[in-house]
Amino acid sequence: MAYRKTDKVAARLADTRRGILDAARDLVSEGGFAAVQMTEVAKKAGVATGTLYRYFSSKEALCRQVFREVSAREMGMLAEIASGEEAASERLVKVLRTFAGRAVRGRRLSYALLAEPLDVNLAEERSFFRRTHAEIFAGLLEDGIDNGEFPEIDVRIAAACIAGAIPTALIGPLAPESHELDNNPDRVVEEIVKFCLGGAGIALAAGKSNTRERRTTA
Amino acid sequence: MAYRKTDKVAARLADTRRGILDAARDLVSEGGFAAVQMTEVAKKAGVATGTLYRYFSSKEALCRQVFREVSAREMGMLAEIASGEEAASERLVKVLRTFAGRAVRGRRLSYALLAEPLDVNLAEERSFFRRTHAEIFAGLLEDGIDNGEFPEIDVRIAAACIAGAIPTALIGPLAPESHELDNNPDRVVEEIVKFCLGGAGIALAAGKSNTRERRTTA
DNA sequence: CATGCTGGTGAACCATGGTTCATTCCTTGT
DNA sequence: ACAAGGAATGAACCATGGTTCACCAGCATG
Repeated sequence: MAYRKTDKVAARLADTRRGILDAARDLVSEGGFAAVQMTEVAKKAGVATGTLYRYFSSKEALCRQVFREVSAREMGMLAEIASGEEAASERLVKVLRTFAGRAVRGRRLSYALLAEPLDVNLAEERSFFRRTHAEIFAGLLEDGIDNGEFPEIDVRIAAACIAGAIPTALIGPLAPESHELDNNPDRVVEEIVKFCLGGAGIALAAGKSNTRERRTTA
Repeated sequence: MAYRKTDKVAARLADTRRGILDAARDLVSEGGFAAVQMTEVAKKAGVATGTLYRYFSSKEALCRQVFREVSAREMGMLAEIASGEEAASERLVKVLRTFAGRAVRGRRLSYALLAEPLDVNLAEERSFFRRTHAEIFAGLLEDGIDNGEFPEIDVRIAAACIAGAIPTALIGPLAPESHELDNNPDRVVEEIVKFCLGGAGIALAAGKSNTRERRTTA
């Protein structure tokens, strides 16, 4: 025996892996998953194409991992807000604002996660992502219904509507011209939030600090 | 000169063209645009692959045409309702119901039109389709606002929300289990319509007869 | 029916882009 | 230093599927 993986090597391997994932993620946020080509990833990561296959069994596996990492961050953020202690309406508004606000600010990446045409393997991953979103919305709605803040509605359907309305209005083909989004993203976000609340039967409830462009951190 | 197209030939050509389009449309409604392969289209239409190129300059051109024909029918239907004489709220409800109802019944085809991952060329076509939808919604909302039926809102954003909410709730990855859609599509449609109206700030106007709802847990 | 065309054919062609693998480069333990 | 691996390489390979093109078939004219 003349070789055993040492810590230093393990670290280097981990670095390379990270580098590959980062390169792929960068490509996604520049040009969507369509721009992820193995040769490009390799070039960007500074390795040979063959090397990619020492770390990921296929392009699909690599893309899945990228999708997961990126979407996990988004979902974690929303889940945290949703699990807070405030009133359901308060949390709901915050979640909607955060979701919409982040989407409008990181449009390219959000587009990739939410709307970009991609093939079935990745669509699966997206499906999970969206479902989780919807579950967060549904949970909040249910909370609000349980304690009488909201009227009774079918939370699953309402949640699906919300999960569809936001991306479409913000980053889909129907999104307002981008210059408007750039000039006054907060107004657009508020308008969308209002729509979603109204749809859920919440009459601009808890009209808290809804006054002026209050921005949720991006 | 020894040849000029005669009527009989012209008719045959038109038939072949139709046959090709029909074959392609059938493939779409079976397996989406992803299932449209030139060899398959040719087989189904009973012609050789080369023949396809005598009628359409490329696969893209063929798919565009199919997309247009199918979507034109849908849009025409909605546009007709929207241009009626009734109150705006009445027309809006009808349009929403028609849109949602048709989508839930012809789910495969609607999915292809509204949500299937497809490449950029066709996405353009879809973009037009969706935009037209949104314009119909926006027009109705505006009508209602102008004559005081509805509150003042940003009709463009609301329209985009509607256009996103319906497909997502019905046929996207967030759609309720299909058995529920199959069992009680009307209930689901009504729930979605309710959401959209609420989002637009319309308090269940012109409510047809939809008193009993039940909350289903996620 | 001969001629001149157009319509039709489908196997070959080609572009794209993911994947492989023989080879080379490094790292480790003796 | 050197042998014995593992790690990295990247050009070749291959699969997919759209497109072409040399050739054949059939219809319209004189």
